[in-house]
Amino acid sequence: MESEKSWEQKALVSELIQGLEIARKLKEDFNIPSSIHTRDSLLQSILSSYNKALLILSQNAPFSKSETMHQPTQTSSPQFPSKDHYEGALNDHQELKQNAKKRKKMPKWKERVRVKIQNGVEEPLRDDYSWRKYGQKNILNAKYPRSYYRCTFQKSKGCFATKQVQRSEEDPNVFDISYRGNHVCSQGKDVVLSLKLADTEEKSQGCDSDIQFHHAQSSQERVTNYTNTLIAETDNMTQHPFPSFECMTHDNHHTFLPSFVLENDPFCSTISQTSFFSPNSPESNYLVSPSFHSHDEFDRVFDKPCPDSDAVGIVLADAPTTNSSIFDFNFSLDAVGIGANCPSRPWGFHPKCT
DNA sequence: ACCATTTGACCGGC
DNA sequence: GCCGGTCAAATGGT
Repeated sequence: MESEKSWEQKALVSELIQGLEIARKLKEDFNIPSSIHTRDSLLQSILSSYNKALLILSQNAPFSKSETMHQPTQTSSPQFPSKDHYEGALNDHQELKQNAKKRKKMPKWKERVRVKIQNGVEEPLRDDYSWRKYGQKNILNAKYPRSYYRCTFQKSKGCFATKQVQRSEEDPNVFDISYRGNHVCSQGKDVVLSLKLADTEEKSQGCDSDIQFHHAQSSQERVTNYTNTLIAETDNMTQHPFPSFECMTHDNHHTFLPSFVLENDPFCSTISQTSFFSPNSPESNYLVSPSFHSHDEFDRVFDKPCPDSDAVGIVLADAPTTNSSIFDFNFSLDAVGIGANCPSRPWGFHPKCT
C-alpha cells in the first residue's frame, strides 16, 4: 500500500520524521555541553520541518484516498499505480477539472521586481526556481502581455507552483509577478529559516495571505509564504555572509536594516527579504532586499568588519510615502533578541494587508 | 533527440 | 459572449 501514497504524503511523512529525528538529537544535545547556537539551529530545523509538513497538509487536505488517486500528471510516475489500476477512476477531462480547482485553492502572493539594466541590456528575470513558460496572453486594457510559467518539475515531482509575469505599465522596468502555490520540489534549498510573524491582529483585521516581496536577482534567497508564516530559505550563506538591508523610499531616502546572521550555523541564517510597515507611516508598505552598501552601518550594527560584496539590493516603496518617509527601524540586535539565538519572532513588522 | 518557447485553440467562470 | 488561464502542436535551439 506504501506505493499508493501520493508524493505529498511521502513528503509529509518525511518532514515529520525529520522533525522527530532532529528533536531526538536536540534531546541528546542537552546531555552534553554544547553551544546554545547548536541547540538553536536544531530547534530551527524542527520548526522548519513542521512548517513544511503543515504547508503540505494545508495544500492537500483532506488526505483522502480519492484525492491521492486523482493527482493529475502523476499517474505516469512510478510512485503511482497506473490509471487502469483504478476502475471507475476519473477520466482525463475530470482530472483536469480537479486540477484547476486544486490550483485555485493554492496560496497566492505577489512580488514586484525591478529589472537590472546592464550595458543597456535588461537582465532576465530570475529567481531560484526553474520555470517553464506555458502561455502568454494579451490582457484586456493592458499594455503588456502576461506570461504564464509553471515549475519545470511539475511532472517529475508533482510541483504545481506557477507564476504569472507582467510588465508594469507605470514603470516598464518593473515586473509584477504573481505566484501561486508553494514549491514542493525542493529546488536547491539547503537552509530554511522560519519566521512566525505576528498574526492575530492581521487575522482580526481580515488580512489575507498576500505578502509582497522584492527579490534581488543576484541573491540566492527566496521567500515563500503561507498564510502568515514567512519562510526564508537560503541556499548558500557564504555568498551573503553578512547582509544588511537597504531601504529606499519613493523620494530616495535611504536607510539600512540589519539582517540576522548566525555565523557558522548552517541552519540559522538571515532574514533575507520581506516587506514591512514603517512604524511611522503604517499605511505604507516597503520592500527590502539584501544589500551590502553600507560598511559603516554594518560595522556599527554587527560590531565587526563588513566583508566585501558586490551584491546590491533594490528597495521599492509599494505605496506612496507620507510625511515620514524614512523608516524608524532603529532597533538593536539586543532589542530583537538576536545574537545568542536565532529569533523565531524577532520583530514587530507585519506582512502587508491588502 | 531532447527540451524550452511560441501561439492558436480550448475551457471554465462570470 | 467575453476574458483569463491552460493545453498542446508546432517550432526553434542545443
